[in-house]
Amino acid sequence: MASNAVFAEIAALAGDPARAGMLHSLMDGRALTASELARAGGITPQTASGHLAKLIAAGLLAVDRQGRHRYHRLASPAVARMMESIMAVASDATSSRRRIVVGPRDAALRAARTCYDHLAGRLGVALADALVAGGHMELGSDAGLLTDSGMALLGDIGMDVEGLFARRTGRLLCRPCLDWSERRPHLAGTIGAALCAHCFAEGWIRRSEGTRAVAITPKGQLRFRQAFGVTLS
Amino acid sequence: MASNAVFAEIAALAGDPARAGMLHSLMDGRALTASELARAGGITPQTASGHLAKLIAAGLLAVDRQGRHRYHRLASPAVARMMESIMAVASDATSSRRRIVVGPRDAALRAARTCYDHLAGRLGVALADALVAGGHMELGSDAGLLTDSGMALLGDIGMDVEGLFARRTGRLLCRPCLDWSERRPHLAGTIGAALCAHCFAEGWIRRSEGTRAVAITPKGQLRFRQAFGVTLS
DNA sequence: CGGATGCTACGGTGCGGGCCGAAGCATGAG
DNA sequence: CTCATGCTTCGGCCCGCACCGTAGCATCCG
Repeated sequence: MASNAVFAEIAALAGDPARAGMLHSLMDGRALTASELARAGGITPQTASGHLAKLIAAGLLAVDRQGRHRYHRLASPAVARMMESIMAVASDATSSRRRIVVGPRDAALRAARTCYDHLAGRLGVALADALVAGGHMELGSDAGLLTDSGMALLGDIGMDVEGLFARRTGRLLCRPCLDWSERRPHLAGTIGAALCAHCFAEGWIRRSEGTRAVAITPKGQLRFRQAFGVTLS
Repeated sequence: MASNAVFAEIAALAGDPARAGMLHSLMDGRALTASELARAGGITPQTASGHLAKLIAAGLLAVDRQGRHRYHRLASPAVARMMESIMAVASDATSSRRRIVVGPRDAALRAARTCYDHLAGRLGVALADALVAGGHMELGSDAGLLTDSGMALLGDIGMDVEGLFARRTGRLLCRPCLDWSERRPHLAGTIGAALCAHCFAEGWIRRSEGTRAVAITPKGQLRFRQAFGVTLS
């Protein structure tokens, strides 16, 4: 069966440490240059170039050329979901084998980070928990449902909830995403992405340079507590 | 970052053609012996033994020993989801590159097959479409919702819908799963799995030997048409 | 128009790992 | 007990590919 070979090819592409590092650094949804990706993978630019060519040929990455730079990004949300699902399995594996060593960089990532287009880490999990605890959302293992009070809450903080629901055929755009650090679900899907974008737009969180970690601003501290009852150190 | 290495290790395990073949043959949720998996991977038993040891050590497979046989199965639904998501990406890749060659075996798989624990292929997609068209279900890109009429319909065909909803905390156990052959969503999640199990229990479908393809029985033809308005050649 | 920068193409090296044959343990059958 | 079956371990072969150094194109700057 030919589909089997293609499957193995895709998985093998993600299975090289250097390429995995590059793909990881693209998980925040931004586009990076080949040099930046080389650093992310811990390899020289010429080696990275070869890897990138393969990833593009396989349809995992898309590229925008601007002048002498080439900005690479994940080709589709499907690729990001694949990465997430592999991370979930990897997380299962490590925790059952041995306690993993966590560095200082990991600490920031565990506190709050972006997961492709939505929020993850303790912040992401805390927000999801708060929404569920307040009766604003129901979250199963495979899907989530925003209640009327949840729609009202998101509207109160300034999100265009109606617009989100009007866009697609299905009414539910809310999906749990298993957090690899907290091992609990956080909020993904279109609503998760919109909430994340809103937090950036309102200045509640800010990207840290060169990492997927995000910092919570003082304003964010205040608003997360007011709106969701969430307090993070 | 250590998590990166673990990620690459998991992906690399899935990225070997022989191992990919073995994992694929386990996607119907059944447990197979080492010899059967060796055939599935197109390798000798001693080579398969090494591969299986790695897959078990990494937490991708679980094993039940019965007498002199060892039955291997996917360790968790998370592994099956990882496989599905890689297949989705692989499907994207091939279709954008070149029309794939389809063999006669593929034809049966495309008509109707199991996808870990639920139905896929034309049958799976047709059922999902029928449920949506009849107003029994709403299906977005990330989640699905069963309507009241949908619950009634499933109850009518003899499923214990109440029991499903009582089991978990979240109320929605309905999830779309992108079909790699039809490139359209079909019904997964707990409800998808229960519907599939019900179809087997009632004798509407039957497993074909040595493949994930399923055959629709004459009784199934009749009932699928009566209950869902679905007719398949 | 040079010179710097970002990226790619090519050639050669070295290591990891997939593969099988042969042999060694278990379990079950006769 | 003896043989057959299912699975694993060991040893050696060899292919594939990740890697880098060098060199060749593009693009922007002064």
